[in-house]
Amino acid sequence: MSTENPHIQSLKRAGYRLTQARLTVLQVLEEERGHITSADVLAKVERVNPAIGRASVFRALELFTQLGIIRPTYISSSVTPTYVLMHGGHHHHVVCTECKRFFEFDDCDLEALTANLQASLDVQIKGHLLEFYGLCADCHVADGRGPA
Amino acid sequence: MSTENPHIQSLKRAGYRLTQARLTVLQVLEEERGHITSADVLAKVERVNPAIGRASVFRALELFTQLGIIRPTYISSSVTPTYVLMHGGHHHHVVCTECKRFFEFDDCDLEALTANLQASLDVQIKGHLLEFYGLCADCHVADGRGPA
DNA sequence: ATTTATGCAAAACTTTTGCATGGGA
DNA sequence: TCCCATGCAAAAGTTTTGCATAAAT
Repeated sequence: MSTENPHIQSLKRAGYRLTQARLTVLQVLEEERGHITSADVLAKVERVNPAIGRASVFRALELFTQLGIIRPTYISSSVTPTYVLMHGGHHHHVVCTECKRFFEFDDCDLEALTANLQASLDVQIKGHLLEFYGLCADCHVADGRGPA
Repeated sequence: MSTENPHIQSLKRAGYRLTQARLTVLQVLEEERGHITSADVLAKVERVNPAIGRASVFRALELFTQLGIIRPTYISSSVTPTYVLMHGGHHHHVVCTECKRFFEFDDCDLEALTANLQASLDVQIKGHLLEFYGLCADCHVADGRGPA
Protein backbone atom coordinates (compact mmCIF):
# COMPACT_ATOMS: atom_id res chain seq x y z
CA MET A 1 0.00 0.00 0.00
CA SER A 2 1.87 3.03 -1.24
CA THR A 3 1.64 6.55 0.01
CA GLU A 4 -0.19 7.52 -3.15
CA ASN A 5 -3.12 5.42 -2.05
CA PRO A 6 -6.16 7.70 -2.37
CA HIS A 7 -7.59 6.66 0.98
CA ILE A 8 -4.33 7.45 2.70
CA GLN A 9 -4.46 10.79 0.94
CA SER A 10 -7.95 11.36 2.39
CA LEU A 11 -6.63 10.75 5.86
CA LYS A 12 -3.68 13.09 5.41
CA ARG A 13 -5.74 15.75 3.75
CA ALA A 14 -8.18 15.77 6.64
CA GLY A 15 -5.29 16.16 9.04
CA TYR A 16 -5.30 12.71 10.61
CA ARG A 17 -2.12 10.85 11.46
CA LEU A 18 -1.04 7.80 9.53
CA THR A 19 -0.79 5.36 12.39
CA GLN A 20 -0.13 1.64 12.41
CA ALA A 21 -3.68 0.93 13.55
CA ARG A 22 -5.30 2.98 10.79
CA LEU A 23 -2.97 1.73 8.07
CA THR A 24 -3.48 -1.88 9.09
CA VAL A 25 -7.26 -1.57 9.15
CA LEU A 26 -7.13 0.06 5.75
CA GLN A 27 -4.88 -2.71 4.43
CA VAL A 28 -7.31 -5.36 5.68
CA LEU A 29 -10.21 -3.54 4.06
CA GLU A 30 -8.36 -3.31 0.76
CA GLU A 31 -7.45 -6.97 0.77
CA GLU A 32 -11.11 -7.80 1.12
CA ARG A 33 -12.84 -7.75 -2.21
CA GLY A 34 -16.40 -7.50 -0.95
CA HIS A 35 -18.09 -6.88 2.37
CA ILE A 36 -16.46 -7.52 5.67
CA THR A 37 -17.84 -7.55 9.19
CA SER A 38 -16.26 -5.80 12.13
CA ALA A 39 -15.52 -9.20 13.64
CA ASP A 40 -13.58 -10.17 10.52
CA VAL A 41 -11.71 -6.91 10.49
CA LEU A 42 -10.77 -7.48 14.13
CA ALA A 43 -9.56 -11.00 13.39
CA LYS A 44 -7.53 -10.05 10.34
CA VAL A 45 -5.98 -7.03 11.97
CA GLU A 46 -4.99 -9.22 14.89
CA ARG A 47 -3.41 -11.69 12.49
CA VAL A 48 -1.40 -8.96 10.77
CA ASN A 49 -0.38 -7.16 13.93
CA PRO A 50 -1.49 -8.56 17.30
CA ALA A 51 -0.27 -5.44 19.05
CA ILE A 52 -3.17 -3.43 17.69
CA GLY A 53 -6.09 -3.15 20.12
CA ARG A 54 -9.76 -3.74 19.39
CA ALA A 55 -10.72 -0.25 20.34
CA SER A 56 -8.43 1.23 17.71
CA VAL A 57 -9.97 -0.94 15.07
CA PHE A 58 -13.43 0.34 15.93
CA ARG A 59 -12.13 3.87 16.10
CA ALA A 60 -10.62 3.47 12.63
CA LEU A 61 -13.84 2.02 11.21
CA GLU A 62 -15.77 4.92 12.59
CA LEU A 63 -13.30 7.46 11.27
CA PHE A 64 -13.23 5.87 7.82
CA THR A 65 -17.00 5.91 7.75
CA GLN A 66 -17.03 9.60 8.62
CA LEU A 67 -14.54 10.30 5.88
CA GLY A 68 -16.56 8.31 3.36
CA ILE A 69 -13.77 5.79 2.85
CA ILE A 70 -16.08 2.95 3.77
CA ARG A 71 -19.82 2.60 4.09
CA PRO A 72 -21.53 0.35 6.60
CA THR A 73 -24.40 -1.65 5.14
CA TYR A 74 -26.71 -4.49 5.84
CA ILE A 75 -26.80 -7.35 3.45
CA SER A 76 -28.44 -10.01 5.55
CA SER A 77 -31.15 -10.21 8.13
CA SER A 78 -28.52 -10.44 10.79
CA VAL A 79 -27.59 -7.54 12.96
CA THR A 80 -23.93 -7.52 12.15
CA PRO A 81 -22.94 -4.64 9.93
CA THR A 82 -20.60 -5.13 7.02
CA TYR A 83 -18.28 -2.55 5.58
CA VAL A 84 -17.47 -1.91 1.95
CA LEU A 85 -14.62 0.12 0.69
CA MET A 86 -15.88 2.85 -1.59
CA HIS A 87 -14.08 2.77 -4.92
CA GLY A 88 -15.02 5.75 -6.99
CA GLY A 89 -18.20 6.20 -4.99
CA HIS A 90 -20.12 3.43 -6.70
CA HIS A 91 -20.72 0.00 -5.34
CA HIS A 92 -24.10 -1.64 -5.39
CA HIS A 93 -25.73 -4.98 -4.73
CA VAL A 94 -28.46 -7.31 -5.65
CA VAL A 95 -29.11 -9.34 -2.52
CA CYS A 96 -30.92 -12.65 -2.52
CA THR A 97 -33.34 -12.49 0.38
CA GLU A 98 -33.40 -16.25 0.57
CA CYS A 99 -29.79 -17.40 0.62
CA LYS A 100 -28.25 -13.99 1.41
CA ARG A 101 -25.82 -14.25 -1.45
CA PHE A 102 -25.22 -11.01 -3.25
CA PHE A 103 -24.10 -9.79 -6.63
CA GLU A 104 -22.33 -6.54 -7.24
CA PHE A 105 -22.71 -3.97 -9.95
CA ASP A 106 -21.32 -0.49 -10.46
CA ASP A 107 -23.40 1.10 -13.13
CA CYS A 108 -26.36 2.90 -11.63
CA ASP A 109 -27.02 5.93 -13.76
CA LEU A 110 -28.27 8.18 -11.00
CA GLU A 111 -26.68 11.42 -12.11
CA ALA A 112 -29.92 13.02 -13.23
CA LEU A 113 -31.73 12.08 -10.05
CA THR A 114 -28.82 13.31 -7.95
CA ALA A 115 -28.80 16.68 -9.69
CA ASN A 116 -32.54 16.93 -9.26
CA LEU A 117 -32.47 16.24 -5.55
CA GLN A 118 -29.59 18.62 -4.95
CA ALA A 119 -31.52 21.41 -6.59
CA SER A 120 -34.92 20.74 -5.08
CA LEU A 121 -33.80 20.04 -1.52
CA ASP A 122 -30.77 22.31 -1.40
CA VAL A 123 -28.48 19.55 -0.25
CA GLN A 124 -24.93 18.62 -1.19
CA ILE A 125 -25.02 14.96 -2.11
CA LYS A 126 -21.79 13.09 -1.52
CA GLY A 127 -22.76 9.50 -2.14
CA HIS A 128 -25.54 6.98 -2.28
CA LEU A 129 -26.51 3.48 -1.40
CA LEU A 130 -28.52 1.38 -3.79
CA GLU A 131 -29.51 -2.18 -3.15
CA PHE A 132 -31.91 -4.46 -4.92
CA TYR A 133 -33.62 -7.34 -3.18
CA GLY A 134 -35.04 -10.47 -4.70
CA LEU A 135 -34.39 -14.11 -5.41
CA CYS A 136 -31.30 -15.40 -7.16
CA ALA A 137 -31.43 -18.01 -9.89
CA ASP A 138 -30.97 -20.89 -7.44
CA CYS A 139 -33.67 -19.67 -5.10
CA HIS A 140 -36.47 -18.65 -7.44
CA VAL A 141 -36.94 -22.22 -8.62
CA ALA A 142 -38.77 -23.77 -5.66
CA ASP A 143 -39.68 -21.37 -2.91
CA GLY A 144 -42.49 -22.30 -0.57
CA ARG A 145 -41.80 -20.27 2.54
CA GLY A 146 -43.58 -20.62 5.87
CA PRO A 147 -43.20 -21.41 9.54
CA ALA A 148 -40.49 -23.91 10.39
CA MET B 1 -54.42 -1.35 12.29
CA SER B 2 -57.04 -3.31 10.43
CA THR B 3 -56.89 -6.88 9.25
CA GLU B 4 -56.61 -5.64 5.68
CA ASN B 5 -53.21 -4.22 6.48
CA PRO B 6 -50.94 -5.57 3.75
CA HIS B 7 -48.17 -6.48 6.15
CA ILE B 8 -50.56 -8.45 8.29
CA GLN B 9 -51.65 -10.17 5.12
CA SER B 10 -48.03 -11.10 4.43
CA LEU B 11 -47.76 -12.71 7.83
CA LYS B 12 -50.98 -14.67 7.41
CA ARG B 13 -50.18 -15.69 3.88
CA ALA B 14 -46.83 -17.06 4.97
CA GLY B 15 -48.57 -19.06 7.69
CA TYR B 16 -47.39 -17.14 10.73
CA ARG B 17 -49.63 -16.48 13.70
CA LEU B 18 -50.90 -12.99 14.40
CA THR B 19 -49.62 -12.61 17.93
CA GLN B 20 -49.67 -9.63 20.26
CA ALA B 21 -45.90 -9.30 20.04
CA ARG B 22 -45.84 -9.26 16.25
CA LEU B 23 -48.80 -6.94 15.91
CA THR B 24 -47.40 -4.50 18.43
CA VAL B 25 -44.00 -4.38 16.77
CA LEU B 26 -45.71 -3.81 13.44
CA GLN B 27 -47.83 -1.03 14.91
CA VAL B 28 -44.74 0.69 16.29
CA LEU B 29 -43.00 0.41 12.93
CA GLU B 30 -46.00 1.89 11.15
CA GLU B 31 -46.24 4.79 13.56
CA GLU B 32 -42.65 5.64 12.75
CA ARG B 33 -42.34 7.74 9.64
CA GLY B 34 -38.67 7.08 8.96
CA HIS B 35 -35.92 4.88 10.27
CA ILE B 36 -36.03 3.39 13.71
CA THR B 37 -33.42 1.59 15.76
CA SER B 38 -34.00 -1.66 17.60
CA ALA B 39 -33.58 0.21 20.86
CA ASP B 40 -36.41 2.55 19.90
CA VAL B 41 -38.61 -0.29 18.85
CA LEU B 42 -37.97 -1.98 22.19
CA ALA B 43 -38.81 1.19 24.09
CA LYS B 44 -41.99 1.93 22.16
CA VAL B 45 -43.23 -1.63 22.33
CA GLU B 46 -42.66 -1.57 26.06
CA ARG B 47 -44.65 1.64 26.31
CA VAL B 48 -47.58 0.16 24.38
CA ASN B 49 -47.53 -3.21 26.10
CA PRO B 50 -45.02 -3.83 28.88
CA ALA B 51 -45.90 -7.51 28.94
CA ILE B 52 -44.08 -8.10 25.66
CA GLY B 53 -40.53 -9.38 26.11
CA ARG B 54 -37.42 -8.10 24.39
CA ALA B 55 -36.68 -11.40 22.77
CA SER B 56 -40.01 -11.39 20.97
CA VAL B 57 -39.31 -7.94 19.61
CA PHE B 58 -36.03 -9.11 18.13
CA ARG B 59 -37.69 -12.24 16.82
CA ALA B 60 -40.36 -10.13 15.15
CA LEU B 61 -37.79 -7.80 13.59
CA GLU B 62 -35.94 -10.76 12.19
CA LEU B 63 -39.10 -12.35 10.84
CA PHE B 64 -40.27 -9.11 9.26
CA THR B 65 -36.90 -8.71 7.63
CA GLN B 66 -37.11 -12.22 6.20
CA LEU B 67 -40.54 -11.48 4.85
CA GLY B 68 -39.41 -8.22 3.32
CA ILE B 69 -41.74 -6.17 5.49
CA ILE B 70 -38.86 -4.13 6.82
CA ARG B 71 -35.32 -3.63 5.72
CA PRO B 72 -32.38 -3.06 8.05
CA THR B 73 -30.06 -0.27 6.94
CA TYR B 74 -27.32 2.03 8.07
CA ILE B 75 -27.93 5.72 7.93
CA SER B 76 -25.32 7.05 10.28
CA SER B 77 -21.74 6.32 11.09
CA SER B 78 -22.84 4.50 14.19
CA VAL B 79 -23.06 0.76 14.38
CA THR B 80 -26.69 0.60 15.36
CA PRO B 81 -28.91 -0.66 12.58
CA THR B 82 -32.14 1.08 11.74
CA TYR B 83 -35.20 -0.45 10.21
CA VAL B 84 -37.44 1.00 7.53
CA LEU B 85 -40.89 -0.24 6.69
CA MET B 86 -41.19 -0.98 3.00
CA HIS B 87 -44.31 0.70 1.58
CA GLY B 88 -45.18 -0.30 -1.91
CA GLY B 89 -41.56 -0.87 -2.74
CA HIS B 90 -40.73 2.81 -3.09
CA HIS B 91 -39.59 4.96 -0.28
CA HIS B 92 -36.27 6.71 -0.38
CA HIS B 93 -34.23 9.15 1.63
CA VAL B 94 -31.63 11.80 1.40
CA VAL B 95 -29.80 11.65 4.70
CA CYS B 96 -27.70 14.45 6.11
CA THR B 97 -24.55 12.81 7.38
CA GLU B 98 -23.96 15.70 9.74
CA CYS B 99 -27.24 16.25 11.59
CA LYS B 100 -28.85 12.92 10.64
CA ARG B 101 -32.00 14.63 9.42
CA PHE B 102 -33.50 13.08 6.33
CA PHE B 103 -35.76 14.01 3.44
CA GLU B 104 -38.02 11.62 1.62
CA PHE B 105 -38.72 11.14 -2.05
CA ASP B 106 -40.51 8.46 -4.04
CA ASP B 107 -39.57 8.97 -7.62
CA CYS B 108 -36.48 6.99 -8.46
CA ASP B 109 -36.84 5.90 -12.06
CA LEU B 110 -35.03 2.60 -11.74
CA GLU B 111 -37.20 0.46 -14.02
CA ALA B 112 -34.62 0.22 -16.78
CA LEU B 113 -31.85 -0.71 -14.40
CA THR B 114 -34.08 -3.27 -12.70
CA ALA B 115 -34.93 -4.95 -15.97
CA ASN B 116 -31.29 -4.97 -16.93
CA LEU B 117 -30.16 -6.63 -13.73
CA GLN B 118 -32.92 -9.21 -13.83
CA ALA B 119 -31.85 -10.25 -17.29
CA SER B 120 -28.11 -10.20 -16.81
CA LEU B 121 -28.00 -11.88 -13.40
CA ASP B 122 -31.04 -14.13 -13.74
CA VAL B 123 -32.62 -12.85 -10.54
CA GLN B 124 -36.18 -11.95 -9.64
CA ILE B 125 -36.03 -8.48 -8.17
CA LYS B 126 -38.75 -7.71 -5.63
CA GLY B 127 -37.71 -4.34 -4.31
CA HIS B 128 -34.91 -1.92 -3.76
CA LEU B 129 -33.51 0.54 -1.31
CA LEU B 130 -31.99 3.80 -2.42
CA GLU B 131 -30.48 6.39 -0.14
CA PHE B 132 -28.41 9.46 -0.81
CA TYR B 133 -25.94 10.85 1.67
CA GLY B 134 -24.71 14.36 1.96
CA LEU B 135 -25.11 17.66 3.76
CA CYS B 136 -28.42 19.46 4.17
CA ALA B 137 -28.82 23.19 3.65
CA ASP B 138 -28.19 23.96 7.32
CA CYS B 139 -25.07 21.84 7.49
CA HIS B 140 -23.25 22.69 4.28
CA VAL B 141 -22.79 26.29 5.32
CA ALA B 142 -19.86 26.02 7.70
CA ASP B 143 -18.17 22.66 7.80
CA GLY B 144 -14.51 22.51 8.49
CA ARG B 145 -13.93 18.93 9.52
CA GLY B 146 -10.69 17.59 10.95
CA PRO B 147 -9.09 16.20 14.08
CA ALA B 148 -10.77 17.31 17.28
C1' DA C 1 -56.27 -30.04 20.78
C1' DT C 2 -52.03 -28.76 18.68
C1' DT C 3 -48.21 -26.44 18.15
C1' DT C 4 -46.28 -22.20 17.44
C1' DA C 5 -44.67 -18.31 19.72
C1' DT C 6 -43.90 -16.25 24.00
C1' DG C 7 -41.73 -14.23 28.30
C1' DC C 8 -38.18 -14.63 31.33
C1' DA C 9 -33.53 -14.46 32.70
C1' DA C 10 -29.07 -15.61 31.92
C1' DA C 11 -25.39 -16.07 28.62
C1' DA C 12 -22.91 -14.54 24.80
C1' DC C 13 -21.29 -10.99 22.10
C1' DT C 14 -20.10 -6.44 20.46
C1' DT C 15 -18.83 -1.82 21.07
C1' DT C 16 -17.43 2.08 23.92
C1' DT C 17 -14.92 4.63 27.42
C1' DG C 18 -11.28 6.38 30.60
C1' DC C 19 -6.73 6.96 31.24
C1' DA C 20 -1.76 6.59 31.27
C1' DT C 21 1.61 6.08 27.60
C1' DG C 22 3.68 5.73 23.00
C1' DG C 23 4.58 7.36 18.38
C1' DG C 24 3.60 10.58 14.38
C1' DA C 25 4.33 15.15 12.61
C1' DT D 1 8.73 18.50 21.41
C1' DC D 2 3.81 18.32 21.24
C1' DC D 3 -0.39 16.25 21.55
C1' DC D 4 -3.05 12.96 18.83
C1' DA D 5 -3.99 8.32 18.90
C1' DT D 6 -3.20 4.11 21.10
C1' DG D 7 -3.61 -0.19 24.04
C1' DC D 8 -5.56 -2.02 27.87
C1' DA D 9 -9.26 -3.60 30.57
C1' DA D 10 -13.44 -2.83 32.42
C1' DA D 11 -18.08 -1.16 31.58
C1' DA D 12 -22.00 -0.64 28.92
C1' DG D 13 -24.96 -2.14 25.67
C1' DT D 14 -27.23 -5.33 22.50
C1' DT D 15 -28.80 -9.67 20.85
C1' DT D 16 -29.48 -14.59 21.42
C1' DT D 17 -30.79 -18.93 23.64
C1' DG D 18 -33.13 -22.49 26.48
C1' DC D 19 -37.16 -23.81 28.44
C1' DA D 20 -41.58 -24.04 30.65
C1' DT D 21 -45.97 -21.86 29.63
C1' DA D 22 -49.42 -19.17 27.20
C1' DA D 23 -52.21 -18.28 23.34
C1' DA D 24 -53.28 -18.59 18.30
C1' DT D 25 -55.49 -21.46 14.98
